[in-house]
Amino acid sequence: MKSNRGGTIVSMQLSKVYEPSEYESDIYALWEQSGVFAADPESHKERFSISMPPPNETGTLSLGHALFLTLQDIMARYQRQQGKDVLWLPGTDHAALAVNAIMEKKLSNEGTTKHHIGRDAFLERTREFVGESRGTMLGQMRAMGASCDWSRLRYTLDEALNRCVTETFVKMYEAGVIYRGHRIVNWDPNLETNVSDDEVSYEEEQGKFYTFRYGPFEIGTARPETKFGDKYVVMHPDDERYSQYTHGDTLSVEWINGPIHATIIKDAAVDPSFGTGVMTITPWHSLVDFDIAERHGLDKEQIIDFHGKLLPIAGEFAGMEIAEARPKIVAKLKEKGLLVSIDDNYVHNVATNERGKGVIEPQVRLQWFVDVNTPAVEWKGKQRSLKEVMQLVIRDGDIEIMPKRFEKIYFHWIDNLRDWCISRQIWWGHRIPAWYRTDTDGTVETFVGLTPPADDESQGWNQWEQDPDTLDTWFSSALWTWSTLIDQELAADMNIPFEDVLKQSKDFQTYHPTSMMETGWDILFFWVARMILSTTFMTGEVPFQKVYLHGLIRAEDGKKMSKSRPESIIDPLDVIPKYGTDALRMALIMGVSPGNDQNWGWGKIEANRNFCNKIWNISRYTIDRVGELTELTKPEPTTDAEHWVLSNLQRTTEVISAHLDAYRFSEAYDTLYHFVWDEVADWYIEASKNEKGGTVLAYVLEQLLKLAHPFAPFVTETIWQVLPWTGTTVLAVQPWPIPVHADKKAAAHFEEIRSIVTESRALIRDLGLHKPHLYYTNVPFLGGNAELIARMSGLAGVQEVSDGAGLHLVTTSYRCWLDVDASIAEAHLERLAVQTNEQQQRLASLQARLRNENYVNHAPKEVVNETKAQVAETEATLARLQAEQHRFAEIGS
RNA sequence: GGGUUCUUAGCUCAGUUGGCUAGAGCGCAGCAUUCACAUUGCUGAGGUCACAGGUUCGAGCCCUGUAGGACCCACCA
Repeated sequence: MKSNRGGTIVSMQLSKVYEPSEYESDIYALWEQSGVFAADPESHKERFSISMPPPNETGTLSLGHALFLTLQDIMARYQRQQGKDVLWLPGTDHAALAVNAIMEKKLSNEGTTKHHIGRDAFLERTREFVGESRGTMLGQMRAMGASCDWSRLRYTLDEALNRCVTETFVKMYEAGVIYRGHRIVNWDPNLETNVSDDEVSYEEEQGKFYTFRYGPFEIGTARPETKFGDKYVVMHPDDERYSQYTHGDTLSVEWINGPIHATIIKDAAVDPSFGTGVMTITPWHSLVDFDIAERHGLDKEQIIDFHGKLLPIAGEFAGMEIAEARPKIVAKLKEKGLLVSIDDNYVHNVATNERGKGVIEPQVRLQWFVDVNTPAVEWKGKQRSLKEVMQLVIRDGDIEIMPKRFEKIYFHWIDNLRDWCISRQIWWGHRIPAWYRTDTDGTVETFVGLTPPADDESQGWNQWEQDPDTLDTWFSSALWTWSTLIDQELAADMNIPFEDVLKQSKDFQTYHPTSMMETGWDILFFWVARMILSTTFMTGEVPFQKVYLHGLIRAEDGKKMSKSRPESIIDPLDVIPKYGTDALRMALIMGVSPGNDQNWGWGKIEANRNFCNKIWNISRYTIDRVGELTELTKPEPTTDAEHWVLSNLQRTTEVISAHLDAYRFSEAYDTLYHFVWDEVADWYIEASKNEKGGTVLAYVLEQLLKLAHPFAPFVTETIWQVLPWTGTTVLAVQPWPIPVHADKKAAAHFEEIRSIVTESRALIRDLGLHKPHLYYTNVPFLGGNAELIARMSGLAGVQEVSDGAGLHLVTTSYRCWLDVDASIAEAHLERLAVQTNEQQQRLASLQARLRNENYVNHAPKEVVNETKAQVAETEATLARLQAEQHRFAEIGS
């Protein structure tokens, strides 16, 4: 029994099957206690830093979280093993809108509302709720094996982060990048807040399209209830059908509630080919209409209130909900003879809020915006707009997005980017640092600053009031990479200017810009783009050097996992106890390429559980073999198998490293999997059973554990803790394997042995042989491996003789044969004929390639030489096949 | 309307800058049985890489087009 590192007790009597749940929590505790995940800014190592995308504190972690934790953990562990100082900074997000929606629902279930209980009580309850969620979620991150630095855990509502938010708002305001104005926003009447353009999703719906008579015109609409105030008729300036009308003409038309004084507007935004080419506009409730109204300085009038009810302008319909009012309005227009037609098959897009699923009603509101078009930022020596900076950092290569194709998508999004509406009418979040007061003459004064303005005591009636709104949750997340790195104590001292806080924050100076941002492509715009926007503005640095985007995990049937189909949702916490975290981690990266979605599959989970068990049993075998080995010295390979495995270990290490360096996780893992299973377990371990000693065996296991550690940290560390020679060390910080010398010739001999064994097995099976002998002539290296070959192939024996006859192997150039009787001749000849045919076809195609002068002249020399070697090899195989056919043709006849 | 992406074995998917006889997992067929592991081993079957052109000595990979699927952005009153 070896025990006790960090409380971990492990038995030498390892169970036959790896039981992850027996070890995982102890192993994680060992890591935490040993402090191996803590970054050290004082060290002189190369840095690797990565900010964890903070999960929303809304409850529990999903498979999507499991995926990003796995990918980031692989990077962090690999870089740590490369000897770098790694900072993986964890955190959580207050998720303003999402949490707010949950809380309002809770209150509603209790029969109350936030307005009833008041702002303070609401915030108190919310804090309680997210506190519980956070505890659960941090535990789940540990369960996934996340090797993050818990001493630097951050939260978007931390004091220091709050300061960053306020500082950013104020600096942007002072630079003229943030402004307050009346603009069309996406208003959600359910949640009673506006949301940004990105949070709106459109769903197709079949509806009615109405055409009404409006004076001399016919106008179309899907929303008659917005049309009460329509007094502008808009048409394209080049539309010849309406050339008799001039911009600014007025006319009187009969409309829903009586005559309207209408004005002609000519604007190119109108599509002459749609409908009649004429429309009336509702600037208060449509973005396009609003833009037209702005261009021509037209009046804007609100028709629908913020609860979704019609205002007094609707006359007899005032106070009605839209759904109720619409048919009544249409009926009235029909009665007045103004209804021309109704198209029942009109498909239009209905805007809904992704969070609350409420139908969005565009409204004009006085809100705060981030201006993305005004050149207000100094970037690389020039005044730029935020939009330009966002484009430049990618174009200049300051930030690389993987996979590359997302750069195009990113540019496309930026091209369409409008000002970002950042104020929200909810209570949970960062309150906007703006205060207002109304002067005696009725003008409103605005104050924006880090601290509240002082009230003028002499005017008790005239006090400052803070803006009741909070900021879009992405406004604070956008600061994540650096707001998490500033010194918490310095930031608490408001006397220290913010620039100095940044300058004096060791972590910020050491780890920013971060090396990597790993996240899902679905928040490229919400988050990644906003981080670039805010971080370049505030720090003059990019937030990260690389962006790796992973895909979504869908249900087994390829559809989205969705709350409406609870059975489709897989909870990582259901998977882990049964299959182990390592199996889950590897299933999530196996056969997956960046940016592509993947389907959940229980098959992959099982395959990877089995893989963990394979590693486990290789270890059991090795431990059993080496006994109480207390020190592992440099391995000195003696047998062909040892040279072979060490040379393959070296090759595998190089390939895995190259893949991981290029963030090709799936390929790296695939390489590891096949080395461990197909090479170590199936060949080297088998070969070792014929050997004594075990230094190389122990060495190979040790290196294998290091290579597998980033992928399967728990099982590898568990084994490491059991190994008799590893002392009190922790695998998580062991250096990546370094090459050892292996003899190429000896390794090649073992390759020959593999050929001989494989062919013998196939022959025995195909020809129904029963424990034949293998004889050979003049193959020095076979002698030492005779027993091994016999055992692995199921042979009666392997012996050297001076000469003899039998069934000759054809995959090896060495002369060896099985003793057989004449009865198999026919079957053997048939088999040979098939093989000969294959080889002839191959030879023909290779020769044709070499006859092509263009190929020989144009292709790289190595490629041509390779072809020549293949020809020689194929010819040799063919010669053996033919000789064998000759011999057996005689026996057969 | 603009854009991205996918189509490779029965299923789910890899395939790095164009270059060995295109791979994996699962599934399938047959054989093996307690010697690290049945969460096992061995042997094998199975693919005109959606289709049609083009570039190239050479195309699953590059270009053009076609068909079908998925998604993103914009959004027409």
